Amino acid sequence: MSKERPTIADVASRAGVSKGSVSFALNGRPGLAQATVDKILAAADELGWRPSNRARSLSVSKAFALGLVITRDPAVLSSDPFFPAFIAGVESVLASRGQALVLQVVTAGEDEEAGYRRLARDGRVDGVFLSDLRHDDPRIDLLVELNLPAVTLNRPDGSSPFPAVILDDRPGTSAVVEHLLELGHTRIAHVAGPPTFVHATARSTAFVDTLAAAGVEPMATEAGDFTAAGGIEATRRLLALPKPPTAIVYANDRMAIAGLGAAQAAGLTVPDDLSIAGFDDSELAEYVHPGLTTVRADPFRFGETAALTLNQLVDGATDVPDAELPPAQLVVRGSTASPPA
Amino acid sequence: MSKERPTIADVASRAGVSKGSVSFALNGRPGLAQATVDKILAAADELGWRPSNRARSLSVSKAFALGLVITRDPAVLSSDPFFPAFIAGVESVLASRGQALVLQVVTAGEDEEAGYRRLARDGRVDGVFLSDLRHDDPRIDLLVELNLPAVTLNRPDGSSPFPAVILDDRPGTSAVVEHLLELGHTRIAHVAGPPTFVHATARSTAFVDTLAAAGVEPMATEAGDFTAAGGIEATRRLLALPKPPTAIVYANDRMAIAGLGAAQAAGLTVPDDLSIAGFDDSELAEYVHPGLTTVRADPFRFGETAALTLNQLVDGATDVPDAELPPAQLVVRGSTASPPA
DNA sequence: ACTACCTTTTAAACCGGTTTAAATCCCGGC
DNA sequence: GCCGGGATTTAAACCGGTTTAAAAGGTAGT
Repeated sequence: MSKERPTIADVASRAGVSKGSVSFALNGRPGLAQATVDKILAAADELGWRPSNRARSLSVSKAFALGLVITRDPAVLSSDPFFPAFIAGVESVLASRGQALVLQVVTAGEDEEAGYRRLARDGRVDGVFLSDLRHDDPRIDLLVELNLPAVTLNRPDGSSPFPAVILDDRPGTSAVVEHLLELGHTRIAHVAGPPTFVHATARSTAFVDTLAAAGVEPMATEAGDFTAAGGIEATRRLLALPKPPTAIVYANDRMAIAGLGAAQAAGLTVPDDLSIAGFDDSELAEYVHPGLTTVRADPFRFGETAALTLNQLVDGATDVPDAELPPAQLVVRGSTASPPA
Repeated sequence: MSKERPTIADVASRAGVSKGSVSFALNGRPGLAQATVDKILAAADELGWRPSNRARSLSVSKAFALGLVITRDPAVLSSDPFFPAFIAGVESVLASRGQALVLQVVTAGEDEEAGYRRLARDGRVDGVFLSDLRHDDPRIDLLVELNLPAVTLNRPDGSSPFPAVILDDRPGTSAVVEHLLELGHTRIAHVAGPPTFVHATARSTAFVDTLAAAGVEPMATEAGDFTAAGGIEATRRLLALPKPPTAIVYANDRMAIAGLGAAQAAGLTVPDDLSIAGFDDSELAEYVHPGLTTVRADPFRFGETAALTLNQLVDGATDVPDAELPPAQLVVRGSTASPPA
């Protein structure tokens, strides 16, 4: 038995045909007699031949890979509960197609642009996922310039040549606010994510709109930054107000759990003195004390859908429609209750 | 201006030399007159030429990429605070070498082996990082069979043909235990990670050994599974003991934070009634209430070192030495204090 | 002036596929 | 018995680099 893996030429000679025929048979191209196709596939099978990715890459000018660039503040290279499940979802699609996922974790700033440029210049990927979409996201123009297909995770505000995969955060946020209103809260504050992010402002506006629709005076919205440290800061500022809120809605679980800590450190009891809600339903949300009321989406399916959508584009479709996922659901736990009398 | 990117032939004709010479110049091969090299490099520069990865891949049979397979229990696709920083560290090495990182997140079981096989069969990577090393890890034999270079993150117990990158968890764990002993604790319990993992048992044995060295009777070691849910369970069992511990050392922060919640849910005050310590210094550790005493390593540097080590192997070195990183450091916060009188 | 021997450069093969243009087969029709 | 034409099949070019073997150029020795 030879150690080298068989090439298309080996298959061809074993089947008694030319390289070209093997290629045709493999790719299901018409014009070959069925008998010949069978003979070739049998030979390929016996030899255990799989076409070389590298050779195919060169001749068809494709990478057979998709890319994901995750931008993180250098100070907090912490993990977002979203990504592992999202990536697993992406993977579930790529595996069956023989594609790979190329990942870059870059620090915010010029590294980010360099990351995309490198992916494009080196021909590493056939398309990329645009996560953590920002308002007037400069990456959209960048990718157009680089001629790199993409899908945006969320709907960009400007016009975009790329399909969007959308998971609307607003219904979930509204559900949280309505839940608090039903409990009797009227002094509800919000700790938002950085307003540069589309999903952060979506949550913020849903917060404000839902209160407005209920005719309740909106309280302070504090700018957070999705980090635990930012959550603490924002919470302290809110609790220091002359008339502090009786409930705080955070734009993600990290800030909410940190806020929970801050409230407890300030001597408050949650939920008796203060109700707290998050967003994401991260693993810890269920297990902190009290359990965190939050909103659960389905990042696995998000990844799956994003991969399917991006692949349509990569496969040459020109009019790929946006994909919309079912919105996130409210998960009620112990951190929310009626306001103090 | 042409839209197509220049090829080596364009550079060759512009410099008035053959393709071969351009290749030699690019790769700094001896045998070319210095003047010729300069001329070629100048021409390449003017054209903005970069050699095609795909063509190089095919002719030199290398992928110019490294792989990381992260295995996660399908139920908890949660994020480990270790990986983002680890990956960023890896990236810092790969970027300058023009390499890419191929990531797979697979669920535990047969998916895992399939993942490595696919990476190898498709020639996606030149080497892989073996993370979450297990005792008698079957992946070592698998990678030998696949003829895929690797580095193990941690020292395997059996003999391994691969270099190891080691960050000793024992000093950190010992430091935690000693810290608790100094505070006066004598009833110290441990919530371990799954004993299949090398780093989990390293922490467990360090726990037991340090207590033994101090002549203190070791208390129960509960088996956890590194998840928050497991942390809760183990904590409940410990607190239900006839003589419950006054301090619990957890093998990671996720379990510790969940344990903190369980203790508080049981009506205990941390640290007055119970001291709690974690391992990892994840982002939330500082911000839960009380702040979590834990152990901090440097995953960025871990990634960096692992990438450098793996690349030595990939570059053909045969006797790559193991690399040892400075051990993790104790970080004392509010969750530990003297035991109740 | 001729040979010997380096140094420098090049032509061509090669990596392993895909694709195009042309060759070959096979059959019915006249 | 020969021709036309669709169905199959193949040879060869191509993707863009690397590498090897041989050619070309230069210098020195005699």
